[in-house]
Amino acid sequence: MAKSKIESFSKEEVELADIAKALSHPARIRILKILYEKNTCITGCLVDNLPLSQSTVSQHLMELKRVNLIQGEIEGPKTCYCIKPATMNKAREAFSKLFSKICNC
Amino acid sequence: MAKSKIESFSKEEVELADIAKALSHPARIRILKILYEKNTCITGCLVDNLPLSQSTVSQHLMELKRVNLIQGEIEGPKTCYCIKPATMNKAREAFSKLFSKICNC
DNA sequence: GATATTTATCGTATATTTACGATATACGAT
DNA sequence: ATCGTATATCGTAAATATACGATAAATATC
Repeated sequence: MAKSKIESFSKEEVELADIAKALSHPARIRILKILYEKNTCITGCLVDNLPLSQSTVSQHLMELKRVNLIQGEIEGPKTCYCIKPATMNKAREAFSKLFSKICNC
Repeated sequence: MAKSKIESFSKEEVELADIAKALSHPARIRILKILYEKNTCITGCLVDNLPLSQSTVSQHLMELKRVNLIQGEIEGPKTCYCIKPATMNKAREAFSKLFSKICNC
């Protein structure tokens, strides 16, 4: 979208939409679940648990890293990924706030 | 080496990712907020409240309708949209469940 | 019947996403 | 130094998303 248009939405709306985008692929949801269960995980471990190629998994990791839901630490030739609890909590609260605004169930 | 990559994604993961996709644009988040505030709204009213053309707003409405978060009822030449509370509640619970699985904050 | 209004759909252009294989780089081990 | 492992990045192709104007269909109104 044109920049002038995107600016007419609130920062809150744009940021929440961005987090939703990061969650909009089953592979990325699965990655987050695995990282939470295992606490930390190297790329290869994630590749083994996903029906996707190594390069594609790496792309999904980049997308999650882009919105700060995960972080990766280089350990020798490997990269060890884990969830960033602070950002995850922010995301949780943002969705909670959204649903409180659009849902009266 | 090992683990078969044939393993696929669960229905739950695919459906949640799909809802997240529907929420992944600020215009669609704004639409949901407006519909909740106003209870119901015709297309033209939404167009007036968004920095987008009528055809683009209509496309966003179709995306929200696709995942059943809203419904539209034709009233003469107008279409009156409203939130579908049942689906919205499902979505809320699905996100809540996800975050309980990937977040310990 | 003619005209204006409303809105979904068509056509289209551009951007982004998704996927994969190949490659480059970095490191550990031999 | 060489070899194997791990992984990000490059190149690329196909699909999807986003945006708009134009148009068609339906319905009110005159």
